[in-house]
Amino acid sequence: MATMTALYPTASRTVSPTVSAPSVTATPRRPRAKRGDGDRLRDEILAATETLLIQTGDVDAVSVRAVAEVVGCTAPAIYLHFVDKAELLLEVCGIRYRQLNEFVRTAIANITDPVETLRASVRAYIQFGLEYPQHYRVLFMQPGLMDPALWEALRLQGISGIDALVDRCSRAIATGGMRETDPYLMAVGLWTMAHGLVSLRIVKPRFDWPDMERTIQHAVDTHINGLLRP
Amino acid sequence: MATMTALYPTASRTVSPTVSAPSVTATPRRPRAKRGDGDRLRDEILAATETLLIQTGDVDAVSVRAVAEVVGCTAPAIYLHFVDKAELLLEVCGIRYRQLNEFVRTAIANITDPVETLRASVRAYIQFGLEYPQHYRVLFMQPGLMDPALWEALRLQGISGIDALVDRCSRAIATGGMRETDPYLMAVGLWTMAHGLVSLRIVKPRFDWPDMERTIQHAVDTHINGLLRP
DNA sequence: TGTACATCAGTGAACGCGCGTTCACTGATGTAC
DNA sequence: TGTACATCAGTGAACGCGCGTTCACTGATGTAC
Repeated sequence: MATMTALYPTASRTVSPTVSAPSVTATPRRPRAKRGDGDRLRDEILAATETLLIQTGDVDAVSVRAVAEVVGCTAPAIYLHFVDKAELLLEVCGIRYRQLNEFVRTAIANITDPVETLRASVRAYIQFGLEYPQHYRVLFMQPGLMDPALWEALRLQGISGIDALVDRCSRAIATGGMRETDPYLMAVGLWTMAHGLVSLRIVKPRFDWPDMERTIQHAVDTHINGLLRP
Repeated sequence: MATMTALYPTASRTVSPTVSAPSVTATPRRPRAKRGDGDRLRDEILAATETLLIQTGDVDAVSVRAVAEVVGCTAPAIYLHFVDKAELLLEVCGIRYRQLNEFVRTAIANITDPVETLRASVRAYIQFGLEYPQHYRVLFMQPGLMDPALWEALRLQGISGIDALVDRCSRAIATGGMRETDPYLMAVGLWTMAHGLVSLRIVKPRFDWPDMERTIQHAVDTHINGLLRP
């Protein structure tokens, strides 16, 4: 696997010195939490996992040991706060998923026109994906994670992005200006289009991309144009 | 990692009995190749890697040892034919990449109308991706592999898909019926759209997808409609 | 026609590594008497 | 106000595992004399 990673130097598997161990001789230990502050380490673990995810850009590179090193505790200490590694990663990504939905909601808050709402929400989705590529990757570019347990849990919390998008599509259809009349099919189409741009950009950074703002605009506008009645 | 895999049972890490070891007691050994037949094992290794890639659906699950077991030889024997694991995987995926381009070429062979050529080529790309999801994943959904060495090598061989697509876009623009006049931007838009559908379908199989033929048609037609002058 | 010998196509055992996780423990902290 | 004690928040060492890769070897196969 070392060879595979070396093939294409996206990220180092070792933790950067600035984060892990400023001292050369020994890893600095964080002070033990006070009696009631048991949850403080939990938060620090979540933050460290987040940091590692961003730094390495690869879930597989985030090991329990690496997280522990960043936090400044030992690996077993993590198991005092999470039943296993999967729960830890799920928690980290769930946080970011909620943030994605919130980001889109905020972006369209002041828009009234249904078609423009659609356009803005897709643009916001793409923007968020490109801003947090590592989280986007965990959420939407890897099998397993977020599927299907957490996904369902988030849907029940009423913050599922696709449900909200279907809703927005329905409103756009109601204006009478759209070719397609099935809001679900329309939502899936918009989602896959946005996902294609984000994910391909993330996975092929060395591809000769045109200016990104122009690329996003062309992709989104072309799709929206195609949805509108001629 | 075992826990992570168990979270979402896409594929078993162990080789299915029908392929690996029909006998209960011992792994059957393939007969040693004759003097001049040294390359026979090479082909068998490539085929076995392909098989494992499809069975497990995960490059990381394809270990040198697993390949050896399927072939019926020992792990070190693989190093007689490939310098390392990366070269082996690169070879396997390169074969499939050439096949993808060939598949698209064949699909549009008898079409004369430039816009319909565009439509058909994108549809063929999506179709291929959904038919060989594991290879598509290796080629376009994982960082590192195919980047940038092999990609460049294939481009030089004149079989790069994006180059051909840009060419087809130019022809479509030449008809005078398109809104966009930059063939490269247009090609990237079409590619990302197709990629979005294929990759999201692969990575989220449990999502409540509409009928796939209908989904493909809607996505492709919407995009093409959006490209055409109103 | 027989035999010594180079070579080809592998094998078997082992290397060091990092992984997730478990288990027995420790030492500071707060609390009850 | 002092002290025994339960508990909380961890530690340190070790487990078994699978990985990519290396190295010394072996035994069948073809060839030269």
